Amino acid sequence: MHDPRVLLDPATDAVRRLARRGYALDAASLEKLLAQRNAAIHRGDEARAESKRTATSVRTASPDERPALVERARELKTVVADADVEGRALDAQLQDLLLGIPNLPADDVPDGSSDDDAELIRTWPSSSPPEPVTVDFTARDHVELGERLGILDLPRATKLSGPRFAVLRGRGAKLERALARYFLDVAEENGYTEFSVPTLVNRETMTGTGQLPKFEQDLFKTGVADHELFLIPTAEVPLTNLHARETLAVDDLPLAYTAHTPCFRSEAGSYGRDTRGLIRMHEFSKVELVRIVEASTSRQELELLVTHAEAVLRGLGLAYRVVKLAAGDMGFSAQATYDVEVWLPGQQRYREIASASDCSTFQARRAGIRTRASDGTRGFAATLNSSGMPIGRTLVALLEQGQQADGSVRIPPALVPYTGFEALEPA
RNA sequence: GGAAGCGUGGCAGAGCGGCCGAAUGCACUCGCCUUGAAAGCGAGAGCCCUUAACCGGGUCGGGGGUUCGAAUCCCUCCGCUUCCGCCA
Repeated sequence: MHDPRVLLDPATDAVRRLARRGYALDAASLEKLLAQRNAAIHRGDEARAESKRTATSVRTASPDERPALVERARELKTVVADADVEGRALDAQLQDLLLGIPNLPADDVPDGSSDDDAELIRTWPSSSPPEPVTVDFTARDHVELGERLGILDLPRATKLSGPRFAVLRGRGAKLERALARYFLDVAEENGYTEFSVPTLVNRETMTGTGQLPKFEQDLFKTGVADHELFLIPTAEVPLTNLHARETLAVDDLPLAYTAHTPCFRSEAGSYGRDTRGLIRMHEFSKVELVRIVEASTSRQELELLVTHAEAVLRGLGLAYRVVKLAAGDMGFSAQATYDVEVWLPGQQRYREIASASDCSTFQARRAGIRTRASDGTRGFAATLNSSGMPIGRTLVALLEQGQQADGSVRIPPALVPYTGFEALEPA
């Protein structure tokens, strides 16, 4: 959420910057609303001040003066009440407006609104398409591989829950567990503290990281009686909100947190896209990385964060590239985002596997994650998050990049200590 | 789910409906003292809103009510504790 005064400051250039991501800011109505709200608050405060003075004087007033004072106090009560009601209503309007405004794209973020507009940052290994994984036979995709290997059962998942769910079997299930453990271990080596967190969270928590109020249709929601809870779409939500409404000492920053959780996404509006395989699921498992940092360091922290995401792919020997997303293609809360895209031989193209975002102080303002410097200066933290990898999409890459002509799949050496096997063989 | 109790500043812990933003202790900051430190003495200090700033307002779990006036009385919600039931 934005500070309305900063947003309206001409130096911020908010209208132009928001237009870059396709959001039309009505600065005039915002300014008017803000002024009206402040006027109402001021009016209430003035009346309240007089009311307090009057009430105090009642006690010491002479019996003659007292009735007039009590009468005046009664009048003021309604003035205060009216101003409060108006101020609260206007403030609610202001909050609604502000909660719906996305973060300002950083100036170095490229123009555009699609993934075609992203800026290529680097490719690993440096050749592209990646030489080492360009197979000299017709590459199978992960669905065919997974079924032939007996580790993936999509029809039965559909029977249980519907489309966009997966069942992993045998070494497939074991591979999922191995990947999660490997990711968590790498995260720990990079300084992240592991958490186990709830995957059902309340409305306030979802609002803190920006999923609500605007994107409720993307979330699964539970409701028992009037007890409303949302299933997290990513562990970014609980991890970032751990420090909601807290003040953190700047000396304790940066905080680096990780968690392995299931993630739930309604995928509303993606009908017909990625219907095959494990790419786009209603439920998937992911290790997430979150950093809570001093605000002025957020961009350099993003550079660090994306290398942490890359680290696991390099460790697994999976070819990928990093792109900087265009202004109009970023998530609601981000001011800058790097996507990590892994090479999928089965599709002969790079597909998003991880997304590392710098949310500046945008989420921290919503969630109330404040900082205090040693000299007492107060401010808001910056929050960043990255996948540190999703298990399913990594499995896809592992199968497709690791496949051999005979349909078997090599397990990367780094993962063997976790799996206990070096290859997947057709059943 | 049933019963009882409790929610006050960073922590602990007082608080007759008005003199309470709130005693006291610890912790904290700045002085004095000291070669230095500790102790001692003195002063100060929370957070939020509004404001260019000053002023002003709010804040004793949240919300509502009674009253000229609420930390203090009433209602309600939330959270915590203990006991019972149920349960991974």
